[in-house]
Amino acid sequence: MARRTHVTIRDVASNAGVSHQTVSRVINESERVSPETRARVLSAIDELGYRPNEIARIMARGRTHTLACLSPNLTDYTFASIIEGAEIEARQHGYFLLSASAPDEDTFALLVEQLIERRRTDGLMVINPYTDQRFRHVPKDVRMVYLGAQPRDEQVDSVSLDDEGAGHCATQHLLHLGHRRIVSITGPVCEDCSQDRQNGYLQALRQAGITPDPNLVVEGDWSATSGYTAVRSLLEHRVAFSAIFAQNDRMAVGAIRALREANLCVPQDVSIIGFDDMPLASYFDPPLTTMRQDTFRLGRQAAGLLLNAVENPTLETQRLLLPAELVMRNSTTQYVERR
Amino acid sequence: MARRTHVTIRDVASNAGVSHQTVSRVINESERVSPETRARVLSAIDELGYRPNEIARIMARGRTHTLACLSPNLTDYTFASIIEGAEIEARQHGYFLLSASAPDEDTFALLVEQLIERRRTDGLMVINPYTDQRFRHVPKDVRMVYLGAQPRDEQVDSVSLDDEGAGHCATQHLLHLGHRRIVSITGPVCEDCSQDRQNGYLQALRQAGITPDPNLVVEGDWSATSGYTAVRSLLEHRVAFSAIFAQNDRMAVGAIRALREANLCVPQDVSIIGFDDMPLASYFDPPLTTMRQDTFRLGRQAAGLLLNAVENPTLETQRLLLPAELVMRNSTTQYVERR
DNA sequence: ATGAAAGCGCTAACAA
DNA sequence: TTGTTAGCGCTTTCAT
Repeated sequence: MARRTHVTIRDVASNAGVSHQTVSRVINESERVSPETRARVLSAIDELGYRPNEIARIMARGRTHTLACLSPNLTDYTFASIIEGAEIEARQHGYFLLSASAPDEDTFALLVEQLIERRRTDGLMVINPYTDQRFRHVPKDVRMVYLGAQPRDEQVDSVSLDDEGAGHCATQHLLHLGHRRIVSITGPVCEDCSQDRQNGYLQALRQAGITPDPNLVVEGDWSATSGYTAVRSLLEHRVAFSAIFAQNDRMAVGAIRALREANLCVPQDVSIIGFDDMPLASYFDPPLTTMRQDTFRLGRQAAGLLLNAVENPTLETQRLLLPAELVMRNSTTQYVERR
Repeated sequence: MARRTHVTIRDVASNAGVSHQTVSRVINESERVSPETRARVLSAIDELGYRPNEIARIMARGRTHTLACLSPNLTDYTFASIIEGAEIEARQHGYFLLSASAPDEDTFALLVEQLIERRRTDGLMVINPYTDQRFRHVPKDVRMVYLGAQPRDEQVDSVSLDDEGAGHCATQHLLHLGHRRIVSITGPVCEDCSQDRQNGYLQALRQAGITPDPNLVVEGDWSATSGYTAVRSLLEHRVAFSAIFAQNDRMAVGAIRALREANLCVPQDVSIIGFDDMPLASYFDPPLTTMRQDTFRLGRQAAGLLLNAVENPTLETQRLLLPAELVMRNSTTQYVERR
């Protein structure tokens, strides 16, 4: 015998012999209700199996208690763990996180329209805002946070990795091992983080008194295949190098495959350092030396920042920079002069 | 000069000199409005920058156009790609997908209460419903779909992999290569899919006239470490085997490491087949032979089923079974008798 | 083709 | 402490 419509606050009220407003006070844990009334209301709620309609509360309060997170996709480990961190943080504050994949600019614009302009969510998280021109589609008056890139002109919060510092650190690690001709396999140059990591690389070289050789830098697209191709072309052009800094682990793994196919050993012939410390990075052959970034924490921090901004609209925006950590495993080693 | 409150349907109405109801008809693309009025309303909408308040529409219609997806976590590639598939399918039908991580039963129960009982969403997707007792916390009257396991008694839709068939196929592959003593490293036995895959394994052995040896099956927990430990203990107990069926790729990779540490070569000394075809499965050493499952499609199908059920409440429930596909790479080879 | 009235289920402001 | 009265911004039903 399914009820056509749900139990409402008024059903509870008449059952308990009070006004619906008193019921509202009880479910909102207001102080201003006597213990006896509260008890009566509570038992009526129990008896009728009443559950507040959250949509009605949102409507009356004008706040959705929901955050949106727009990411290029939901499957890349980096993104997925950012999202998981954000989701957990949001929920701890009584918010939900609605995450959606926006592979291109048009999808992004559509989602902003539906989620933000139509007021389904209170705030917006944008992962990699400077991939294409997506950042342009966000209206000025929405509270939001950028993840993975620092704002250019916009007045928004942001949380990102210290990519320049990490690129510097990775390169320095290789330099300390005695390497001088270090290849850099970058992400797409259009993405801020690729450029930042590359700048760290260049700076470290210069500090070591090395003039960067443009022949040693190759642009990849984060995929293992692109790392593979990069090394292949280097090898074909007989470019000399003894170490590689790959801007992510997937490209590092692809690079290793290309080296192996050319009968080059890692790390004896070529040292290679990756970036991310993806799951199973230590299970590749050889176990990958890499720059670990704590993406889960990045997601938490970003959600925290946004939550704060949503609840205190007058707050100044801020930029958070998280450090990366060098994880030494077996894909890098001391440089040895070859004949 | 931020407006205190947003532009509403009534602002548009008075600007266009019509009733708010006519505006409603226009934004809902009703036929019953004259072209001239429509044009006037449209230009008023444009002029005032009106955007419908989605929460108000949800409230009035009694439908949220949102689905919830509860998953043990958001980062495992299997889950993440199911979710991505579901999200994309949902959005194509004008729905949003709110995905949340429910690592344990309590969190699950809380989320069901908040998302379903308080009517924030129209339907529920549950990944791995028989992990712990979570399935018990879902009220009878909610439309939902199980992912990754077939319903026991509940009347719900489900989409899952043909785990038994896949387990059978994986084992048969090893049998065809001449292996007779085949180890099975399972997932947690409490999960349905582990048991189904194990049943497929047992059945294949029996069909080949082999009496299954209980010493050859070890329970893992899906982690690489557990695969590693499993093989270590087998080796310590001097259990003889020439092949391994690992119920996921991560455990397979862990197993490979343990074998290598014992100076055993894969596949020359021991063949090994994994399960999932996770990203980079072909970049391990050796490239992994595995049973590929199309989790993205699984997510899409599940969302499609749920959407259908939500919009046609009288529909019969159904169970979908997706096939897995054998991907042959280099971690398995012909059995050769050793001294 | 258009409008008036009622209501979705709740919270907020004000009275008593 | 409790109740009354208005909304929140829409859709739906019923007139006209």
